[in-house]
Amino acid sequence: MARTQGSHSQTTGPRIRTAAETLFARHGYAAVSMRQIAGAVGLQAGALYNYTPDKQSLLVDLMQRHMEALMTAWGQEGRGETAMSALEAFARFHIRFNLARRDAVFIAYNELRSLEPEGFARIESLRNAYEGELAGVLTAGRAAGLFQLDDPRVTTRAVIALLNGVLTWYRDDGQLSLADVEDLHWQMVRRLVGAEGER
Amino acid sequence: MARTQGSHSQTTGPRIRTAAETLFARHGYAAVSMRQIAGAVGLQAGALYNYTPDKQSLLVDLMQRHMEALMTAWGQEGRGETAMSALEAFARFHIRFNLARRDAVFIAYNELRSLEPEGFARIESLRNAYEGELAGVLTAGRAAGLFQLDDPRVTTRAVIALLNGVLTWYRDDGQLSLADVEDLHWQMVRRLVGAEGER
DNA sequence: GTCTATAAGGAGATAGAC
DNA sequence: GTCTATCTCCTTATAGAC
Repeated sequence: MARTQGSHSQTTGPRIRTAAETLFARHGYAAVSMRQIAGAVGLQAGALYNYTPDKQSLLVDLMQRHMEALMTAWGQEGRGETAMSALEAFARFHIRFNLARRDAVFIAYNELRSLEPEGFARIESLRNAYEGELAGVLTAGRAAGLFQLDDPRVTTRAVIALLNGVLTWYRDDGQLSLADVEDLHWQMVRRLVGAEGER
Repeated sequence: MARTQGSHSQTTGPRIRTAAETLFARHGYAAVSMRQIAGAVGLQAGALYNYTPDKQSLLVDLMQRHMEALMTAWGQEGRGETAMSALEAFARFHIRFNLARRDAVFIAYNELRSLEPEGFARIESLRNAYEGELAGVLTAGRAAGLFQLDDPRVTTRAVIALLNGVLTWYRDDGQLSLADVEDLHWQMVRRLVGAEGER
């Protein structure tokens, strides 16, 4: 256990990102100073610039990592065979994945306005790709006669808004378990898209 | 038309609020300076303090006015006689009212974290009162056998999240009219709460 | 890689002239 | 009511010692 001081470059980077994520989510990007982030990690502000060229890059980095992790995880999710099972998989996946990373999700939705144009474009295209996954499921389900929905694009956004609602109130120590919340929301999504009888 | 310069106290206050609302919604409370707000109104920063004791009070004032206007407007809305018509009234009212005041809504949802404890408590109780209106409709509808919903509190939040989703993407110059959006969302809400046959 | 020190500028808020 | 000027403090980011 030598070397408890000095270089920690393998762990300092992640620790900075974690601290920044927590602080940005709680207080907002603009309200958090580099000194605060450094303090949370036990550094002086200047040392942060060994890990990020500037504050804005730190934000973009957090958002991009989150969106890419989301896409990757969804890519590895078993989809089932019908649009119905794919929709259930999406609903449950979205709740589970996002509840486990609430700070990142919160930032991804609330700090888009803090991004400069290049970063904004990058993050938005990742989000559109993710929404496109759900849109594909809904369109296929409608074509197969499984869903009765009026407008696939509006419904896509409605489903995501509905599922994201969970993030604003769910508490790990509350009355409802994660499984309860998944079940309740899957039922609501199922009804919302007009998938009545089945399953 | 004398007096184009000098005292404008009857209009300056509202103009400051409007400018602050626009800027807070676009850039976030923490990212907007008093100088920016003053500039948008054509004042120097010091003059703002004739209208607000400090920046925080300006934010609280905006949020409180918005929530009170929301409650008042809903109070004047015709409710209909059944839980079904009350739910439809709520859905359409919520979309219409909030789309007309997107900046205020955006602030009300995203700047809660910027409030100091007293302001937070005041705004949150107003929000709870509003959510309670919808919860009452859902509970009554379930008791009357009109709705098949599993958990009234979860469903309340889900409906509000679903309706709020509109605010993130609707454009006045888009393909869908306000009436289209109201109709689509009312249909989705209707299905979501398990109100199948009727209407 | 991290520190201290510092540059250069912007923040919220106040005082006092007009 | 608004202005100018200013106080005090904090901001991002950099330079150079260790």
